Amino acid sequence: MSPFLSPKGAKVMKQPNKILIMGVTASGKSALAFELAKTLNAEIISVDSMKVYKRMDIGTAKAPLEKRSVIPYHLVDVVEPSEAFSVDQFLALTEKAVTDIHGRGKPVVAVGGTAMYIKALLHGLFQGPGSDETIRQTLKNRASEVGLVKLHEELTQIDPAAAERIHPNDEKRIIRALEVFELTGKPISAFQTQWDAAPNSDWFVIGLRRDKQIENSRMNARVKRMIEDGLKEEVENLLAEDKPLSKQAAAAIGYAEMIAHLNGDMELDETVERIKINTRRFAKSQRTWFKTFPNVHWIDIKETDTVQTVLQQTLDLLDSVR
RNA sequence: GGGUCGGUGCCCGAGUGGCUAAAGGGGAUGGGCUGUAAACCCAUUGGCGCGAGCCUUCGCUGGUUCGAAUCCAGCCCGGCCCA
Repeated sequence: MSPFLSPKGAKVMKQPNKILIMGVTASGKSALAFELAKTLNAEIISVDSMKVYKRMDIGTAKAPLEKRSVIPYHLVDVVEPSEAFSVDQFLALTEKAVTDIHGRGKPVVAVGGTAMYIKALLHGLFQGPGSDETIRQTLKNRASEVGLVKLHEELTQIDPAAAERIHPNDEKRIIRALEVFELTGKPISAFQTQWDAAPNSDWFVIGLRRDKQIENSRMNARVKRMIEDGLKEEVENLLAEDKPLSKQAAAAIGYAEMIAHLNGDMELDETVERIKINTRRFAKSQRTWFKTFPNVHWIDIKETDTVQTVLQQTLDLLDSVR
């Protein structure tokens, strides 16, 4: 069924060469991506804000080295756990990786569940300044001194449109809006326009979903496995490193809770429970995002499905658009 | 057997005569999200109704009262102490 099995090579050219697989955590997207990449002779780009961190393997459910030696994986293990990482870096690295992979004449299979990265991939990011820690810190200090409401009022003065959109309690967004204004003299709302229209991207988006109960039990099983595989030891090792974990890395699900446990704040049982709960919440917000993405080709995975049958459905989908 | 503290909404927990469908937290659900996003923010959470509102709820049964989750009596269940 796959065009690559077809004797007529011409069809291969019409195959989408940028495929994005998304789904909630533990939905099985990584397994599918691997099989699909093998079948299409593609390379994989991870769309995941935590797999970028080196030595954070178990808790981020990173593909094992064996798989990564079969298929090239991009955007995995690209920064130190002590470093910050954010969407703009993700986008830049991804654009470069796509160019490189296509340069080798291979298709790209992107997989991941970091919704904002997906959004940025499909829509792009506004052309404006990045973050400025000094400004942020100053604004943060001011917020605790004069109150966040005051900052929100200031935002209303300089950028009524943004102030309207941003809730008075939403410190991060208020600060970012003020930061952009300080850096450019222009309101952030003047920049943020590229999400208004439909995405003008050539990604072929495939979404994986299952019955919510089943998704939940898969998450629980995964958390259990992470513990068995030594998540605690992994976190201990990370904490023993010379440089402390960056804010982002330390906030990762599985890590934040385990750090609290190692600090003596929680029993292990409770820690595991917290990880499960936070994983579920994470999935919930992923679903909320996914609902807003247009042009997603959803595959509803049944209990009787296997990686192979899901792969076949994926190939059929790809065929159908040729 | 005696004493004592307690039994509140899915869970924990405050409330100790009317302002109480009942604080707060957790969980769950829905939503938002453009450079920290696995972060962060908002809303809903007894039932019915668009709504004014109606009905049911604070272990059970009965009582006091214009009015009870709140006071009284009996009973059931749990913790602790004494036998």
